[in-house]
Amino acid sequence: MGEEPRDMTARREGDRREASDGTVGKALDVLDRVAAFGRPVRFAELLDGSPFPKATLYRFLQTLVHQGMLSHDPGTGAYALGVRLVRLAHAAWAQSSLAPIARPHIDRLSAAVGETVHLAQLDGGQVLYVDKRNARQPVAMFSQAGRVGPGYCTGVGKAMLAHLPEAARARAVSQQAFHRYTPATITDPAAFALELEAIRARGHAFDAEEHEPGIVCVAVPILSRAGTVLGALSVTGTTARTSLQALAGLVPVIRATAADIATEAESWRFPEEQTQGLVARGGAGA
Amino acid sequence: MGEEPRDMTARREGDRREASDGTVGKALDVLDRVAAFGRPVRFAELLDGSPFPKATLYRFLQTLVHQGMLSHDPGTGAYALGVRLVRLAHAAWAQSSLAPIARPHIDRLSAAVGETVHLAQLDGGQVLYVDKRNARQPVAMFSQAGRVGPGYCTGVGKAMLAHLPEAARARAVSQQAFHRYTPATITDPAAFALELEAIRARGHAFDAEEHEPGIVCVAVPILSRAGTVLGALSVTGTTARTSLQALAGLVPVIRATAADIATEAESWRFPEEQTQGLVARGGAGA
DNA sequence: AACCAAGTTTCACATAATGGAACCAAGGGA
DNA sequence: TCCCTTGGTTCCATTATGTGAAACTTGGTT
Repeated sequence: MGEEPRDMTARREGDRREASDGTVGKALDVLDRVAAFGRPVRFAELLDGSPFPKATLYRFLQTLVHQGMLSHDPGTGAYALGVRLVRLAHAAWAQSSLAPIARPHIDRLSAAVGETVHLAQLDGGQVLYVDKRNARQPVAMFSQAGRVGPGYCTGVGKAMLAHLPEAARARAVSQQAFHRYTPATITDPAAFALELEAIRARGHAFDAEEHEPGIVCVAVPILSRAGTVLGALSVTGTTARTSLQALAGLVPVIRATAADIATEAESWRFPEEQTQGLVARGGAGA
Repeated sequence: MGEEPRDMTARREGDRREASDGTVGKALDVLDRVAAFGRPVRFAELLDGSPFPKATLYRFLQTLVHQGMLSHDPGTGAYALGVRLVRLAHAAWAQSSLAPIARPHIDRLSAAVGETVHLAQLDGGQVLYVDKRNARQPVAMFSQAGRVGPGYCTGVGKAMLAHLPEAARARAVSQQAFHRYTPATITDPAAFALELEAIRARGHAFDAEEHEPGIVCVAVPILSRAGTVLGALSVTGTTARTSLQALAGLVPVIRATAADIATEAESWRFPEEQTQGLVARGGAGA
């Protein structure tokens, strides 16, 4: 897999919810730290770079292991994420995301366009991919269900940000890292604001190799009737096989799919969910 | 000091490790409760059936929402699992399970046999499915991964239990519910012990419509060189299309796949992981 | 044997969790 | 209209819990 853009984007100030509230927050922070390593990790490694003293960290790890959120190999002394998480995740995926509703629609879309399709939701200014359908020849690229990506240089990210209400958009934009992944990456907030305007006007967003060279995509937001952003849908291709012009031609069918998903999501008990992703963590406001 | 004292609270639990330790444990218990509903749930619903007083539960929910583990819709007042879980889950799936390593092998096996393939691991006596390949339909990550099933009446469950070391097996067996799903379900612990012996002797397990009528499967364990149980692999079919005899013929290829997975898992830094699922929670054990 | 690093346990102390009760909406009868 | 109930949120004195420096144990090295 790629490098670690994750840290750049995820570690933005003003969003640090970790050690803010109580013991639980701290414990979850420890969990995140283990997750960040992406591999089984030993006590000492975890210790430096952690804001907790030895004994405290140790107790947290014990608790988390005992709770099944982490597993601990007595042999090597390594801590890894536990299976309880996988179980919880299944429930989370099934209940708090568009994925289960969208699944058949995405299948159909994927079959129709013959390219990779992504379903994403917004998570604190970042893009969370909740489902993906591969084209016949799978392209090696950065994305999978559960993965997070930057909001400012992906099609789905821009499509969602553009359709956020003023206040939420401002907050989300302020959380962007604006790291230059490729020469085409937009790194200037002012230019980004214009780009969002344009996207909102035309109703869909492009990613012109802004995140990965050779990868382009077109994305449309999934909007509730009230106009709140539920998620976004994108079709991706490589410059070798397709072009932005060709992708633009797919907008009608993608938009139709998005509309179908939105309708179904609303009709079948799905309140306003999405903006909550932001409200939930922002904490700042009223 | 041995391991006698601490387990006063932990030893009894077959599956419920909840409020045993501290604030963190309680908070995670709340998380589980929300997950158990499988749908957005309101405060009052959560309140009854919860061991916590109103104010306490309220504070927990607030904390979890603030941490992004839950989301809260101010409109309907409903709590749902948060996106942070999906993110953590992705990491968990990728690092603490065999799935990523096994994926290409499963693809190949699935293509070869043309039937549904399951990859499972053990989680406290229960079966946790971490990946699945449907003969026709392509990938679906969290949709199926994360499901749990009984250990005593599934092929993968029996295959894994049979190859556990004495102590762990005894503990795991004592955790089985032995509910009669079908006429063929084994509900007698003594008979089950014999069945496990037979499975261990022959190296693979069958599920002869013990869990669902009309569904049969054959499963083999994935064992490390040292003999510890890493997981299990199964091929499933319907009585309408296949038979146990036919499935038995697939054992060599399944076993070869299991061996490949085990080898790769071991060679690429993957210690003894699996037994830990049990050790992690049981605590006891010599 | 003496040393060192990684991991684990102790214990006096202070922070953070607790939960009964008060409080604040909204319906919704009468 | 007013009163009353139900669902949700906030207070605050009490006390359980978490905290972390330091001591200790284990296992490996020189």
